[in-house]
Amino acid sequence: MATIEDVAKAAGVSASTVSYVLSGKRSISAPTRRRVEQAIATLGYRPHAGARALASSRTNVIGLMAPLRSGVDVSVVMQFVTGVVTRARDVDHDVLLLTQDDSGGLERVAAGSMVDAIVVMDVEADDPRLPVLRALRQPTVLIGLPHDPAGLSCVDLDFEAAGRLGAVRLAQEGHRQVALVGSPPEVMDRHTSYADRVVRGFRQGCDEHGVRHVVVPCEPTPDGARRAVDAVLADAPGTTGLVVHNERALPHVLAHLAERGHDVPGDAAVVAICPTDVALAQRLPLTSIDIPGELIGGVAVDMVMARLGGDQPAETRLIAPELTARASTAAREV
Amino acid sequence: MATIEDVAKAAGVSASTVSYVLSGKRSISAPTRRRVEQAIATLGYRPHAGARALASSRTNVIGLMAPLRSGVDVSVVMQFVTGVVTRARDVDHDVLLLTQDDSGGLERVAAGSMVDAIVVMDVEADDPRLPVLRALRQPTVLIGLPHDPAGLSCVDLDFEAAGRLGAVRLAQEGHRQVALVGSPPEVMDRHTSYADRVVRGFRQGCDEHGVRHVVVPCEPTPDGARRAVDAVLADAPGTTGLVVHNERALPHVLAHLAERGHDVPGDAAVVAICPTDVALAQRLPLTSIDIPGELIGGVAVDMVMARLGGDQPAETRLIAPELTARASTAAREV
DNA sequence: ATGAAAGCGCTAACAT
DNA sequence: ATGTTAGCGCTTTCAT
Repeated sequence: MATIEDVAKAAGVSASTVSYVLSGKRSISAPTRRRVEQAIATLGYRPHAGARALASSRTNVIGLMAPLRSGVDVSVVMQFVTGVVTRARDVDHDVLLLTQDDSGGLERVAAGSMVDAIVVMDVEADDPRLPVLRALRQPTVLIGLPHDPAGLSCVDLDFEAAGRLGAVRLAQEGHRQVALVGSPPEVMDRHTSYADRVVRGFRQGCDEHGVRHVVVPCEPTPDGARRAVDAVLADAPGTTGLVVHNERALPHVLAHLAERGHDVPGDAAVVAICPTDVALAQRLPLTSIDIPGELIGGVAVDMVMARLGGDQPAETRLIAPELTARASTAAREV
Repeated sequence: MATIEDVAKAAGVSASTVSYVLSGKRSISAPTRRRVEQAIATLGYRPHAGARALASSRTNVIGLMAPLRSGVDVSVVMQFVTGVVTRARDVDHDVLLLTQDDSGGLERVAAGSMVDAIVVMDVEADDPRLPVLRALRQPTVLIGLPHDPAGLSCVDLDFEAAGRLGAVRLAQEGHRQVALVGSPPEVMDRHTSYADRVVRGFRQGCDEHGVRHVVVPCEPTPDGARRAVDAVLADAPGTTGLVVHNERALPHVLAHLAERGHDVPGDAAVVAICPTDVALAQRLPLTSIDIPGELIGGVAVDMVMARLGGDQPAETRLIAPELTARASTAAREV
């Protein structure tokens, strides 16, 4: 492998000049720059990442903790991951992937100076990783919103507003009894940030509009969906509207409604909180509130880079939800 | 951050002794080892990854190029990724995530010495990355099987055998006219390694058993599945058995069969080639040939690590497919 | 506008 | 069994 010294020699300059050509941190005369670039090209020179990190304390790598816990939909996770990786490349960074949800991994990559910054997904209300993250010298962004985000930057869809929006929409369309078919029980039990927030927003929206409601968690399986739908119909027989926040259960919920003879949207309106492509891949195109994973992943990178640059304070950004009406809802005749 | 020098001082030894305690590359007396470990613990010392990489030419990072592109089922991809990351951690490595459309990514991380080894997923028959990979000094393992794997190690499910196995099973159960509902058209068109091989094996299996057959690609949408099923039933009305190799289309294929009044397995038997959890998450548990993604990902890491150690030659490993009979097939009455 | 030189923190000969 | 020392390949003062 060619080193910076080889390049310098070939271009008839010093190593530091090559370094400055590469970094742009000082002005270089046009002819010099040209010779250096020429030399770099012909030698196929690439700076050694480790040497660079050692000398500059910058790795140009972002750590991404994407735990693949049970109950979370991997395809949704991947949209966030894609957003992070894509935006990271835009700002000349690579991504180191951590999938274990232990704080050991965080400390290893952070204290070992493997990464410049860290993005953490799948945050819980009282996430045990928070104290660890607060202690790191690398800036951190959470995708999600814990109880106490003090000192940490956060970004996410405003899931509370999304839950409320779903409820309010159903209320406005004339439904008086609705249900939230939510995340799998284990996700709820962990108090995964987004699950908690959707429930809270949904309840508030219903209460504000005097709409009766029930909330049921839902296993992402055919049987789980059957049980959830049956539970709703048993506990609250007058239910005519559903907010479903569970990508994998969605097809089964729809299938079971059909099986029980409930027409959508005639007998039961459905508002899905899910990525748009999921809403469009169902048996009928669903009215939905998009989860813009790629966007959010990209914003997470922007935020973390901003904090890397200056000494910006931590900040929380919640993306406003947007509802797109499709074939699974319709104004109710009175 | 504490350095190795700090630790050495605290333990009353030289830096190299600390290094050797950490690496185990020479024997250390029990008392010395204890003092060093004590110092490491109290100082919270972590070796600087860059410094280590610079001095040792080892990063303890594996590069993983994973597809985040259209047509591939991300949940299947994630199983492979999980296998890679999990096994990598077992052998004390981290994973740097590269995406397919990051064309220069391989050269960047390889020439920049960011990774010790590379695992590449979603390989095409004539993958344009092959020449690049052959030129790298880091060992590489492909998950998939290109036309000409010369010089590169490969590991994958034996998809050709899987395609054949599906066909043969249907033949043995008495079907005389069968169909393969395959990968999405764009995956076929790219000649993605696994798609090609399934088709080839399926055809061979049918031919060997004198079974008539058709092959249709299938968009992973409700409409796509409808079109695929309709095409099969139009072109080959006597079709009674289906091999489906398309995770996302699977539920829609089953739904459309039901809609057209075809009972499974009575009127149409279905053998799915997909991860077992996908086969079990359908409306009825499917007879399936498992795609053991985690296993294969782990094996990929083992292979690449083996090549890192010694100077093993490149090798190709194909995992034999196994069919598990469930509710979607049944011996045919004659 | 460019060069010289001092590290960055570690590993691995080479000593003893 | 342990210490000494020469780099690994960069970045970045400090000079000029």
